[in-house]
Amino acid sequence: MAVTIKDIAKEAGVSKSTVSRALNNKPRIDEKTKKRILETAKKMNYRHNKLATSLRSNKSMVVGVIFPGFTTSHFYAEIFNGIEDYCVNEEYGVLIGSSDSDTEKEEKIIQLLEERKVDGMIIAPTIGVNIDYYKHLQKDNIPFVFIDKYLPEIKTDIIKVNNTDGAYKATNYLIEKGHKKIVFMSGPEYPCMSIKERYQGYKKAILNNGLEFSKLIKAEKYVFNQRKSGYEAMKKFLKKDINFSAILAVNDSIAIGAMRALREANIKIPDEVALIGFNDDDILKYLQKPLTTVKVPKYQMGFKAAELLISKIKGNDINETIVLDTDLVVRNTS
Amino acid sequence: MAVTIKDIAKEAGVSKSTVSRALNNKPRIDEKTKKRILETAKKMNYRHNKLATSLRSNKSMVVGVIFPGFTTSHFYAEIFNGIEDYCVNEEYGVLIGSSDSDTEKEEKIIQLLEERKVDGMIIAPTIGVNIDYYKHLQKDNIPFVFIDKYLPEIKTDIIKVNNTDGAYKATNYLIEKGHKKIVFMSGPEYPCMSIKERYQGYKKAILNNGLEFSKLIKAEKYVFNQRKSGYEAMKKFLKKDINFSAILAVNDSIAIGAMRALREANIKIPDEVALIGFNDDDILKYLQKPLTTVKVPKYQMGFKAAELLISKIKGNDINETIVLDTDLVVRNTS
DNA sequence: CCAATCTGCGGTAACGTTCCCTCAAAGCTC
DNA sequence: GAGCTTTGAGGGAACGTTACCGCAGATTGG
Repeated sequence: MAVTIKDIAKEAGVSKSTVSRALNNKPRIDEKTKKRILETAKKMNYRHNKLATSLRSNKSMVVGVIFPGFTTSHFYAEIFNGIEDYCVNEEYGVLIGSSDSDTEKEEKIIQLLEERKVDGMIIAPTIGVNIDYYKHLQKDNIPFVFIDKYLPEIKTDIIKVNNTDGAYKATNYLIEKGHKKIVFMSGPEYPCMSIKERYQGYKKAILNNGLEFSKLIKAEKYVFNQRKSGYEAMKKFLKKDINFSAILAVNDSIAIGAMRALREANIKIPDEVALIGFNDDDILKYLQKPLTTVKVPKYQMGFKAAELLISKIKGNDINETIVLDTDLVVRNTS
Repeated sequence: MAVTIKDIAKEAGVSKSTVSRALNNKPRIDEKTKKRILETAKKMNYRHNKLATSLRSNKSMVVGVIFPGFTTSHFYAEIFNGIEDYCVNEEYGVLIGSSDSDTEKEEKIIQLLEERKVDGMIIAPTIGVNIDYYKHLQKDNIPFVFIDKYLPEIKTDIIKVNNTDGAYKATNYLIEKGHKKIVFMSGPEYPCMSIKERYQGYKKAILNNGLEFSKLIKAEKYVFNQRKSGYEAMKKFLKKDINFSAILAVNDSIAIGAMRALREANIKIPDEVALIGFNDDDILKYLQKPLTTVKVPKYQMGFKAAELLISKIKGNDINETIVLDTDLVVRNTS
């Protein structure tokens, strides 16, 4: 059906080997024959079949990406941008799967990617996933990099952000502003390392200043739409009539949800309650009260992860944890 | 290196063919041998190599997706969700590329996907792209489906939304509310069919009611961040001191940008100016003034596109344009 | 000037599957 | 029980590449 190097070879009157040499810019070929071959290839509308190359050379030139999903916020979308930019530049394709933070889906996607022989993976893993899958990947020598989240049991490269420090800075800032009752808001969510770390940073600042770390609004179930869950958790929390003057939310989406609940309860931000988010979603600037937040270098995380992974694919036996810094961005809610 | 069916065959004392039959649930094999083979496969930690299968059977079980990008809004992210859900269920992988609405990038991605022998593609094409690439796909018998956007020159299946009707409904609603000076806001953006259609719907409603279709804020250049461009276009527009009482924005992101500019200019929404967006991004509900908009069934678009594409891959020679309906969602800005 | 190296190219075996053909043995029909 | 179909299995080609080996002829060096 499709035209192959064999067809070109016949047309140009040379052997397959020579055609391959011409197409792949290899040495040991006369410039003139090379030119002639490339021309006939173009004329015959030849398309390289990378499947065959992959099979032979044991390199698919595809990396797999597993994310919880793209819809809850721009967070992973921006990380993905960074990954894609680096990969496309290096001629890698990107095969993607959303886990929806569902361990079974994640396991299924790992298998799908492995069967398609991706050269490596970038993963934001879900806590609770069967770590045997990751151990298998290691045994099968398929490099992978964790991004944003990670599994403590699995030793591999990690690209993350200094969550503890970010939350510490934000909390300290609130304390300096005179707040005594600061609530950490985690919203209904599945467990993950980032949340834990952010909570630790918050707690550290609170304890350093001799304050009480106030009750956090805790997950009762696992929810996709974080804005909605933040909204509902805050509504519930307000009914309890607890005294507080500031909130540090674990991410922007939850903060936006909380903001809506506070607004509907006629609580003035920041006069009555200060609010700080996390991640610095682009949308924050467009809110009526632009949200104070902790900025996370999302694009860079993705870019660096891809860089690291492809370096590993190329044989560099690195094993490191890259921790990127955060910045407190003060806007109008604090 | 990795264990192959040959290894299993040796271990189980059968031939490669028999192993293949066992693994693929094919007939003409004894239940007992099948069971034995499956067990040894599991024991040996066998991983199917789909690359080899693809090469042999000429089916990669991968579909390619080309979108402008994921970051400007949730629009494509939600479409992608629909695509992925359908594809994963049908055992297809999803290879993705962002064009950033850059024709050269789009052409590069088409080639990348074609070389990886995807079985089909779902594309939101960029106007101005060299249509030869698409003609080649057709000549090479690689099915593809346009989604959201399309190229009039290329005859293929299209999944879209009734943009004209949506804009018509929104404009009519504004007219019924008594608005006489309604501005259509397209924001700085590259040309695309959806925008044209939405503008036509707007114009039709205006003309039907004997009004003047007021100047639209026009693109001066091509911009990634639509919120930002909407914001800046509106700031510029306000300086011109033109009389208007309502705006129909071509999408929610631009509307959100415009909203910010109006707010900063102390113009009350909806009292002084009514504002309607398009698409119904989830974020709208969380704005201080939840935005009136035209709801687009994004997830369904993606799901249907995948369904259609895979049906074509399986040999059904369909050629249709599916037009999904929109709904006007009235909130607090109109 | 003869051995050693280099250049340009061809032939063929992989890579891991599936598909097609063959073939013996068993089961069926009348 | 002779002819037919069905079942279970093996052998090898093929998918489109690349890797490796070989081999003339040209070039180099002491």
